[in-house]
Amino acid sequence: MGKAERRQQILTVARDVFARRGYHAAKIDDIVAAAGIARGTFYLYFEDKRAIFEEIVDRTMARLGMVIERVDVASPKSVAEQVRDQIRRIFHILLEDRATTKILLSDALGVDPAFDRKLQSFYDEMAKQLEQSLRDGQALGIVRQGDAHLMSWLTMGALKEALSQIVQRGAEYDEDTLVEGTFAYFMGGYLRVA
Amino acid sequence: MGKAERRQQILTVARDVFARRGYHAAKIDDIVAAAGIARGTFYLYFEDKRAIFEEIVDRTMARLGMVIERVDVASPKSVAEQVRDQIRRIFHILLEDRATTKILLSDALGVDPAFDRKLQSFYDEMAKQLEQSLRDGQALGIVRQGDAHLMSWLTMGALKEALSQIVQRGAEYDEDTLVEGTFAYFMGGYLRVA
DNA sequence: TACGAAACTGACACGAGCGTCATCGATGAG
DNA sequence: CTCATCGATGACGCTCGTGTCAGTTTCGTA
Repeated sequence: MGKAERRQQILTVARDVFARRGYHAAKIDDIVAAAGIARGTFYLYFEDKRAIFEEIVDRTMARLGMVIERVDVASPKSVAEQVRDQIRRIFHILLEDRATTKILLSDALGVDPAFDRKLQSFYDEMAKQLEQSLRDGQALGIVRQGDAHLMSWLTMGALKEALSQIVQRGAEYDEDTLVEGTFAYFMGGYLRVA
Repeated sequence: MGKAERRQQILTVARDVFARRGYHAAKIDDIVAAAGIARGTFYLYFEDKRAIFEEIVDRTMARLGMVIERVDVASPKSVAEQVRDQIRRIFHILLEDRATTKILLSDALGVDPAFDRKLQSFYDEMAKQLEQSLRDGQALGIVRQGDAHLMSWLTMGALKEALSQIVQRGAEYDEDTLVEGTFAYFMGGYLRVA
């Protein structure tokens, strides 16, 4: 097995171990046992546990970063369609590899202070983009007036929770239902009373 | 100092230590140092680290459980007013003691498998109540049709995230603004496009 | 087939943090 | 003043998981 494949193999089994046990409960021994290699071999490919975990999370953050696009009012696609697509892309990419998503959403917290900051920055970045989009929308009258900052966090939280639930309890949820349900929620909330 | 006060004192400083460092990074030595007691004394009052942590989280879960009420259609208060009050109560009780809220929302995950299940059950219980309220509302036409299960998780996620953000970065957010913003979000979403 | 390089191995030494317990000191009853 | 009780102490032993490294195997090349 070439160096690259071995490295990739370790990454893959480590991802599964982290997803199953969580960061702190996952031992290097669990990873090497699952990979069928000796303890020492692991350290030929990765600095330490923290390093391999970070690489796994980084990859997903990068992939996720790729699919986030600002809404473009000048686009031929309607704003609604763009928002719907955005939701679809996010769900799609995160449900593709559920193990890593589970790690990102529930194990990456509390690893260590530096990692917490990194994660926070990542979400901040997303929230900032969303907030700006909301402000743009407000200026154009296509987004309800109100605290855009709060709205962006509420939105992110809603998405994170839905994903967490699906991923944490291997629930099968049809992706289209999910996208439509979430879109409707963002569109119109749910209360119909004065 | 009497036994009860000592116990309470240890609980209080432990709460602060857990909130500052997170569960795994918090060492018994940090707690006893902060409390100004010897290592052995800690074990006179608590079984172990896990036990004191659990007690802290249990208390908050109990307090939170107290303020959750089913919406009553027959009540003289309007449904909207009841929902608004519910949101207000939740924010109020959780922003009263931010250290514990931070623990509940971000440190209680990944402590150990049993604890994760407990936390999950707690949120499940809340989500189930909310979901039932939504279904009742749908039957009465005061809640938009759609996947009530999904809606309940999206709603819980939105609340959790808003609280997380405030609590994690000691941000000062006016409680009324928060309640109104969140209520408006649940009422009407934010998009105003076809 | 022989040899050097590269990959792999796992026993080991080490440190961190935990829970214990023999002992200490303060308090108050007799 | 004496002794018993009880909370408090902190050094100690132990466990667990980590990262290392001297030695072994495999691989590619001549």
